[in-house]
Amino acid sequence: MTSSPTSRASRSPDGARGDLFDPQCPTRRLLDRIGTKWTSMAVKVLAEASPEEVRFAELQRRMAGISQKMLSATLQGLARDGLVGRRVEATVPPRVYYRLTPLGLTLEEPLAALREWAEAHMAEADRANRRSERQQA
Amino acid sequence: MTSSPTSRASRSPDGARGDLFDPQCPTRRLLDRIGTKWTSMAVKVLAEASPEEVRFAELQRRMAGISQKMLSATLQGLARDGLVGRRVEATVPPRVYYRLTPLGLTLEEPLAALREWAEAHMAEADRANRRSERQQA
DNA sequence: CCGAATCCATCAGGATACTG
DNA sequence: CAGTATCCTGATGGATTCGG
Repeated sequence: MTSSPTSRASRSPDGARGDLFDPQCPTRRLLDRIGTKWTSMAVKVLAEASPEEVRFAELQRRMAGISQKMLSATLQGLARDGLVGRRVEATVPPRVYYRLTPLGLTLEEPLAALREWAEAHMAEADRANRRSERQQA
Repeated sequence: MTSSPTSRASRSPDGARGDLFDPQCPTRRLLDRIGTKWTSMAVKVLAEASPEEVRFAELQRRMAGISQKMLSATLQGLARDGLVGRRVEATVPPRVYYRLTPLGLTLEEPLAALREWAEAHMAEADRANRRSERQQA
């Protein structure tokens, strides 16, 4: 989502205008994460399993359509942010278990609120959309 | 965010596998919208002004860093979804006023919850991030 | 089994210039 | 004033293949 933290921002002909759209805004950065295609789904699936751990392959099954690459990347991102924990069983073949951290669990709440809104109101947004399509045809 | 409704999805050598990652999921579509760079900021600014209307130029001032193109696109998207209303004063030069619809206002609530989470917890996520960076350096 | 690496198509979104 | 049009870039993320 173009997080690009170091966009070139403040660059106008007359020099330092001061950094535009504050590069620190926590909401912006959060949206950059959960807006990423699979992140919020991963949080949801892990939250549903919580406090159980879930293995990589099992996650992939529960998130229909995700590739290994994206599942891996998504989980790494969440792990880096301290939202999920990883546990590796050094057997062969190895088994890797994931679960939400306490921090990750707290995110589930506002995320669930968003899902509820979506389920309650997106149909209406879609109707508005179709109305727009028709009357500009 | 790759909404791409008609991605080529279900295409495996053996034909119809059935559409992958359900194309209907309302939460997915909502995230595709609010994940877009300026949408949630626009909702916030309009919500703060509500029930007052806000003009285009004023919105641009309150959303530091946004270009005319993106402001226009963002507002159009929100208008299409029925989340904001447009009122044109046919003077010259023309004046266009925007405001959240009742539907748009209901979205502010879960969005505010998300912002609160971000302000409360993103610092912790960032700390986790820096830890990760250091220990793999 | 889990994931890293490579390759590649698509697209969000910024800069700039032009209109009614 | 409030857009629209055009051009261009980097990032997202899918497919596929290789490795431990």
